[in-house]
Amino acid sequence: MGSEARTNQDEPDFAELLRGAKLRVTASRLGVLRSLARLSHADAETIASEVTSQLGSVSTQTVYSVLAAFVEAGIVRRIEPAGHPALHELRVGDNHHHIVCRTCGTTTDVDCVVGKRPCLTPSETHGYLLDEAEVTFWGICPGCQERGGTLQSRALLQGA
Amino acid sequence: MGSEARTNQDEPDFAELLRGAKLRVTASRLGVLRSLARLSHADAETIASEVTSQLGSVSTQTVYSVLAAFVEAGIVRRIEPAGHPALHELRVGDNHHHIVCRTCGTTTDVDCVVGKRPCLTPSETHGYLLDEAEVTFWGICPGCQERGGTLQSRALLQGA
DNA sequence: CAGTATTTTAGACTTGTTCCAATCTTGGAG
DNA sequence: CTCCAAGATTGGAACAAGTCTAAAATACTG
Ligand SMILES: [Mn+2]
Ligand SMILES: [Mn+2]
Ligand SMILES: [Zn+2]
Ligand SMILES: [Zn+2]
Repeated sequence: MGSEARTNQDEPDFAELLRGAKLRVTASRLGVLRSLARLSHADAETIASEVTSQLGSVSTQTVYSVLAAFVEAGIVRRIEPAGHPALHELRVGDNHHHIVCRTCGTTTDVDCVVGKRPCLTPSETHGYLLDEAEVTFWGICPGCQERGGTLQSRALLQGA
Repeated sequence: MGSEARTNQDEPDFAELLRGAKLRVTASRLGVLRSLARLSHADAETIASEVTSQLGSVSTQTVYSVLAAFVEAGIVRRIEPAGHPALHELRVGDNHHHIVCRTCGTTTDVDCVVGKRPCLTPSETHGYLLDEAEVTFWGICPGCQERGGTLQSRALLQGA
């Protein structure tokens, strides 16, 4: 033991993931990957502050460019639920779907029964060459249901 | 004939539609409705310029507030395909879906076999109370397929 | 047809994101 | 190791889409 290269048990080998994707290994990139492993469905700003708390600092622009590189390389998935900033996650390649809370925006994964895209085909493609069927379920999350039964909270809902 | 109230054959009675939705009848609102009848899936700016060409002028802000009122009243549907400004359409209440072109953004309706929301339910709701399953199909439209077969166009695709 | 509630408007502002050119870092060649 | 070119990071400006404001204009009610 002692002086051998320490492979941190806690986390998958992100450096290797990067190399595999032909991306240079940098502190910012490892930081973003570590953040994504903790936070599921995170927006750029949240990631930036998480990385900052790990490394001392990152610029927002770096986070944006790192995320763009990751999405391009296929190691991160980006979703853009209507009315929310883009969210990012490490879970790629399984074509899963999402449930988004109308009240608080919390986003939860739902497995896709099919598992590979496009998991659904419309009756009529209108000549399009389809590669993906993106499904977003909208509703109220358990937490918001509790707070949400009363008229009081309906007012709150409207106000916010 | 002659002096009786002229009900324009060409277009449905938008004034009536507005009154039915308890909304005041104004020139801007009629203009937006007329525009939406022509343009399917239009963004605020496109609508603004269409209304301007009809009435001489409208402010962008008016278009935004008119659209917000319409969506709130349920006479207009808004969709927000990832990476595009919000689109608006008159076709409401049938829970239809959309195909969006990855290259040019053209958006086409697809009928929903079920017709009322939520037309789909995930295997596991995670406690959410669901009211809608939004389905967006992504692919390449016929036009872009033509332009798109060659390497030349793959470069173009990457550039734009 | 007057009065009030609602709508329209210009303009400032916010949020999320991209572009830029200068500076720093990484991984590979020597 | 050490050096260097390709690639990554940065602050700052710029951008796109949309929201907020408070004042002026207009639509419906009585
Ligand atoms: Mn997910
Ligand atoms: Mn439609
Ligand atoms: Zn919620
Ligand atoms: Zn197209």
